[in-house]
Amino acid sequence: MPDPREKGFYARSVHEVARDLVGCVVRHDGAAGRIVEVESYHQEEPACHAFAGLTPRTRTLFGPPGFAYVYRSYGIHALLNAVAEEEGVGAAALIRALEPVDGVDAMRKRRGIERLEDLSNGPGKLTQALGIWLDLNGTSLVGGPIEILPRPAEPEIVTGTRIGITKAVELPWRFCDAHSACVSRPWPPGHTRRRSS
DNA sequence: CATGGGATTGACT
DNA sequence: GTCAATCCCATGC
Repeated sequence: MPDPREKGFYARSVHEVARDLVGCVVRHDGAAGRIVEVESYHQEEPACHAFAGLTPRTRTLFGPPGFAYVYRSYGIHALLNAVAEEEGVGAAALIRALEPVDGVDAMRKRRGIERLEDLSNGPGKLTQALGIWLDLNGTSLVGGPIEILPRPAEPEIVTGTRIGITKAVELPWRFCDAHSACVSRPWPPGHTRRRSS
């Protein structure tokens, strides 16, 4: 599998990128987590911000692959995406959940809660836990402040439909670790918390 | 220039 | 299960 520390990893179909990100590790500002949930978005379908075309908001999305697209959601949260596909195509993988692996104390402090499973089991939660804010929009994921590292182990992946959206709800572009307790609800078909790796 | 909505979360019934 | 918080920006007049 391609290495997420190299630009070529992101210069592929956004769906392959999203699937391959599951199991990789995201590190920023003294904390790190294993990715257990990712969704892919592409300019050809209306749930993607890039569907509206090139605007100030979507500038990063249409830029070169391997950069962070961070945007404000519901006026409150910052959501982290990895821009994919060639420059000029608006596509990104939304990182939706992490399993904490390092810097748990820093994550607890930034989140203001204790339970391990609640530190980063959602797209707005993980950016808060890692200290990722809107100022990191447009920064590189290869040699930049946000690091994405290869999978420590091969995950078992289940696929489902994307959640929290109202358009193109039928597309099966949600990729989850089949057994992680940190996947956000509702869980996709085939997910079980019996095992947690 | 005014308006409305959202790739969410946490608190509450 | 319901609902408000909160703000950038896309859209329409």
